[in-house]
Amino acid sequence: MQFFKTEDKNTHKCFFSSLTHEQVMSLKLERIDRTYKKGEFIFNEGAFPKAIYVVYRGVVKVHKYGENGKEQITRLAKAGDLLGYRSLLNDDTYEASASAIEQTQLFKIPKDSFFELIKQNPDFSLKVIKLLSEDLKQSEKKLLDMVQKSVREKVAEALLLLNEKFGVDEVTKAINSKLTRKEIGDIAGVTTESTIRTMSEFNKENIIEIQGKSIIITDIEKLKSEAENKVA
Amino acid sequence: MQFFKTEDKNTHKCFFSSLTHEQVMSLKLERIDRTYKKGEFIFNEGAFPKAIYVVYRGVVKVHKYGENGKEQITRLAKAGDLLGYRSLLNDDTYEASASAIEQTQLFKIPKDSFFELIKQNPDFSLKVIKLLSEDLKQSEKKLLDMVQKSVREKVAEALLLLNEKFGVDEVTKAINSKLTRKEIGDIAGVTTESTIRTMSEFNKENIIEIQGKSIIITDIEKLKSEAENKVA
DNA sequence: CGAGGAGTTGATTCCAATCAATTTCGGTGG
DNA sequence: CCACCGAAATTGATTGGAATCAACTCCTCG
Repeated sequence: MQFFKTEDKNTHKCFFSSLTHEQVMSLKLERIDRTYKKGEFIFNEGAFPKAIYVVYRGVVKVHKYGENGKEQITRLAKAGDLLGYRSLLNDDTYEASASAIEQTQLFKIPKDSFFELIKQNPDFSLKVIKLLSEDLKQSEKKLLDMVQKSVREKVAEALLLLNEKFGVDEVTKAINSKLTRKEIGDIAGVTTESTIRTMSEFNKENIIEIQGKSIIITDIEKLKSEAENKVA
Repeated sequence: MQFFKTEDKNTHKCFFSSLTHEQVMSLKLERIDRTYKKGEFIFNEGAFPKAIYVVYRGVVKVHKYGENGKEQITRLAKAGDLLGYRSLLNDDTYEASASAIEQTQLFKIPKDSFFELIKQNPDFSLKVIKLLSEDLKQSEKKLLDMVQKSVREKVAEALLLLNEKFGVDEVTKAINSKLTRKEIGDIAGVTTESTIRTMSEFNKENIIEIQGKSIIITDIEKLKSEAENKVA
């Protein structure tokens, strides 16, 4: 039943695993062969969703600009993750934009075919429900974090997220991401300067190691405890 | 099909309206006759959910304490709203606690009867999906607000929320809530003192009118524009 | 090799939290 | 009914953390 592979060991089992072969066929799954280049937009805030996307390869950021012009990254989607389904389910326009952080390939599932499936397959419905629930949980957790945590804690959180989403290089142990400092700050909800300052603190304290663009987490336990305003 | 009434005109159409009579019967809906008093807990963070609740009368706050001890109110549920379904759907323990803000009556729907319904009734599933989607949207919006908005904007948001959730007194036009300043601050994600200061600013600027505990929004348009960091 | 973007570091500002001191209010018992 | 107590509300003073502003270096790539 596996119709796409993920290279990432952390990926949860395939979202579509409950489907029968016919159902998968009925999906009219459309593979987007054009790869999105770094920076390219997949959809734009305000647009009307016509399909959902499944990330096949690469990493996508979902982001939004506040009225003050500051960008906030609300989510990172990696191989196996769904994209843009919230707005589609809600019959809303997109609340945020999605763009490729690195070279990305996607599948597209047309709206009607998605809804059809929900109506016909209770197990699939339940999966969608669980997915939404999980996202809601994450979002509410992040809400708390943003309000209550200090810059130091937020940056630690962000680094842990990168570690999870991008994984590390087998050899160098560096996080497999080429995010800029600004983008890391946009995830953490913090300015670029504060992000840099905090990261260089972590560097000095031997929690991470910075070599140019590459970031190596040398003491993940300490980083985790930094992320949870422990008095330590 | 209506098995509970809400007095609030703003309430959306009943969540269970897609059900047939038999399905409603199958719900084993259990009315909790004991009314929860102001301050009483309905469920506690960390507990294992066994049912979902439907607010029949009153207002409930869902809230959580950060590691620093500061409280954050993540949601207000009024008549017609569902409570505690996210954790139940996810098979998680509660992430937050719920307690009555004013005298509250509830219905209880047992876990298995809820899941049964999802499996058997595609329309109902779709409703749950929409509900989750809407909550997710709200949560993501609130996330942005919290990170990017100033105290003034956050307090304005909070007041608008109160207005929506509690409604106003027909005669006096005061918001029908007896929340303390601290609680308003906990909604806004702001200290009590800042909340008071901001509200008294709004008072001076004739955006709201404060008479002891009661708050009257005199210029809702202005308040709305305050909530959206307009340069105005 | 030049230009511009990314990264870094230091100085300054400012918003909101914290700390502190009163005042007001609502309930309760004498 | 009134005095009193504790909680809530209010106001002022101070502090502190992070944003902002500014200057500079270092890459990277055309």
